Amino acid sequence: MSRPTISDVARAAGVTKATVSHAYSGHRPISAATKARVFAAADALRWVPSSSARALAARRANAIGVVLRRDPAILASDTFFPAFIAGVEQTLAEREVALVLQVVGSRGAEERAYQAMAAGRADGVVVLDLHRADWRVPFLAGLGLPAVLLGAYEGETRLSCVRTDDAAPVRDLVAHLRERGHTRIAHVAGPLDYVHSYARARAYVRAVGSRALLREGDFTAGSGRALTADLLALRDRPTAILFANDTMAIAGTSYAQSRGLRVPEDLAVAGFDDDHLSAHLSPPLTSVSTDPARRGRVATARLLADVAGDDPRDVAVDCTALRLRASTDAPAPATARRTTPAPELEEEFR
Amino acid sequence: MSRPTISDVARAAGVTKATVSHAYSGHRPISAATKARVFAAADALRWVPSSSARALAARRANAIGVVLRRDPAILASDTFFPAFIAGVEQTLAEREVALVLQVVGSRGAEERAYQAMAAGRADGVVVLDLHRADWRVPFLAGLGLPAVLLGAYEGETRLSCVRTDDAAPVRDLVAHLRERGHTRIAHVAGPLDYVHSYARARAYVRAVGSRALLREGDFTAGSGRALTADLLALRDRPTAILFANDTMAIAGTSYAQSRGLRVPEDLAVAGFDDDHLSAHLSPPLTSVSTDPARRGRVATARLLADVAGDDPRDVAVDCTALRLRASTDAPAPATARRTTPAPELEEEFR
DNA sequence: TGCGACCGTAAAAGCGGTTTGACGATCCGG
DNA sequence: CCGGATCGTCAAACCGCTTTTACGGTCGCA
Repeated sequence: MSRPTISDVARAAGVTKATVSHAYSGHRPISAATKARVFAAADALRWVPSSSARALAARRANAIGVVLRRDPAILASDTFFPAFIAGVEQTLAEREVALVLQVVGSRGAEERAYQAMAAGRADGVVVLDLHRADWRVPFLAGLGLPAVLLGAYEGETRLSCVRTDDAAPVRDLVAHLRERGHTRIAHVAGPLDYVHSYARARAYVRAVGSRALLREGDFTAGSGRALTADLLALRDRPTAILFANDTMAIAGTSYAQSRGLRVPEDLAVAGFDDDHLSAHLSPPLTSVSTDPARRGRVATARLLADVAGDDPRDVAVDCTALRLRASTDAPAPATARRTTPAPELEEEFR
Repeated sequence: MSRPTISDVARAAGVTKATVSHAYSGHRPISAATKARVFAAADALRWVPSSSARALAARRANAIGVVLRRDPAILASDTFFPAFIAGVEQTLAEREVALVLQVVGSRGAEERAYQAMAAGRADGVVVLDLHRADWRVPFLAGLGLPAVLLGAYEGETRLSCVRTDDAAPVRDLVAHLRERGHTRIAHVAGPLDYVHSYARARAYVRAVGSRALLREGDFTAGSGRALTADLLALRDRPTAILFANDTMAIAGTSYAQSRGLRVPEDLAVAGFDDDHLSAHLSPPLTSVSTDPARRGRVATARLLADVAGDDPRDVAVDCTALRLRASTDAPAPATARRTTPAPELEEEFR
């Protein structure tokens, strides 16, 4: 009743295990007649090679890994992750390679997870949520585990890296707002130790120069709301806010509206990442689509090349596109009336 | 330079491999002194047991699988999936079990994926997107692979099943609308061969009886828009529409608004699944949260029990909650003016 | 003091594949 | 017609861990 093994197939075909193996792998020539017998036997027995045995013998798991250190709640509301995974799976599906996913809560668990990957769970990993000076870069190099970094890592590394130009869309967005007469343009960034948050924030600062009005959020709706309240309470409040993701932008919009500001007439708002619902909001939200699926595909292809023995390499993928929508489509207001934050938010900022 | 093995550890500790193994597994008592030496040696060598070797010898992968047959594009915009995975990982994180994910495009690939899971990639699987009379149920049973079904499967099965009451929230929603005076309540369902779509649709039909106005969509924005157009063009058009997910509801709302209807004054709209943005739309969308993360946790716990040798069992999880918001919060309109569909949609329905 | 029970470790046999070295058979050219 | 190259298969050695069997040493108890 238990699964047939390669030996059963070999016996049924009247050959040895080695012949069966070679018939499938092609590592040695096998005569057509023998091959046919082997395949027929395998078919009859419904033999499926054990992937654990194969992984052990061939020293390759036929799987790639992703380990994520995140609060599951954040994962659940993240628009990037599922799209990225979809892309990964797209290029994986063609090969017969699986994706091993591990979500962990602590640094220790993360190290163990990567070690487990290196110890046979996966042939390589793709590294997300890259930090500037990320400890995982030397760590993975030390493990000797092929890895591709997603994001513009700036330090020394012998790992592949899939880079995206986060700066260009930010510059374009600023230009777009300037054309409409905005001069007080604020930016609510993501955590600045993430390379992509940092890149966006830096591009913003360079674009607006001395007029920079920067706040560091954490990508959650709560921080979007709180920082918007903060900005709108300034004496010389911004007339436009660039948020580092759509979640914060939406929360910010809804706060502004609740305080009586019209978007975009009194306040222009733009997000980042182009959540699939953003086009359906009122007003539709200007955003930047970043094609996570495409990056998933590219990163995976690169990783598979690394695993196959290719030398690590940087690849740039040009995947950002401005989605200009109504939330930024109005001339800048002539005078910007200041807004006092809702009482409960005051406290939040003590 | 290559990874140390259990033999290296054994040699360093002056014992045999078996002792090292037992020291960790506890399958045999090992004296404290020996254990200490073993652990010290392992530590010094930075030994991490090979998971492929372990999987082969112990006939257990320490991983569970999910195989999904979906268009990656759908995956990317699905709100259920990431939240569910987050839940799965939550209960997995406590053990050192990994999740193996495989997204496939065809029935054949799906069978191969499940076979690979059974052949050592995973110790069990959780089955999503359950159909009525799903071929995977007998197939998995035949494979002898522990599995838990997510959804109210009605056929014969020796597999565990995590059930949710989809009917109650639909009934409540209908009651809620009736209280506001609605008598023409339509339902845009998901594909009716999915058990959850079917359950929702059936609950709807039972609740409204002979006044049922049912359309079958496919969970995409496109179908939400098209079916809304269809319904609003009826002579006696509905004054309220229940959609089987938020994506369709949002697309439907935006269509209705574009045709000059106010939501909720002229048309009440409710969704399902409670996308994290739904509360931020204008108007905020009434929906039903279904706590996918919780179901992920429960399903995983159940699967791990099955894998450990427990008998398959059904578990009911009560995880739905009505989120009543503005999109349904108005009295039903006295007279419902009929809307003609936008021209391009006419064609779509030939 | 003697014997069985028990404890802790060693030794070895797998788990189900892959890979390599060896070898008989066939083929070829000189 | 013979020697070497090539082809196709076999046999056996792993891969790194788990698990079972065996066994010497202790201990408890009569």
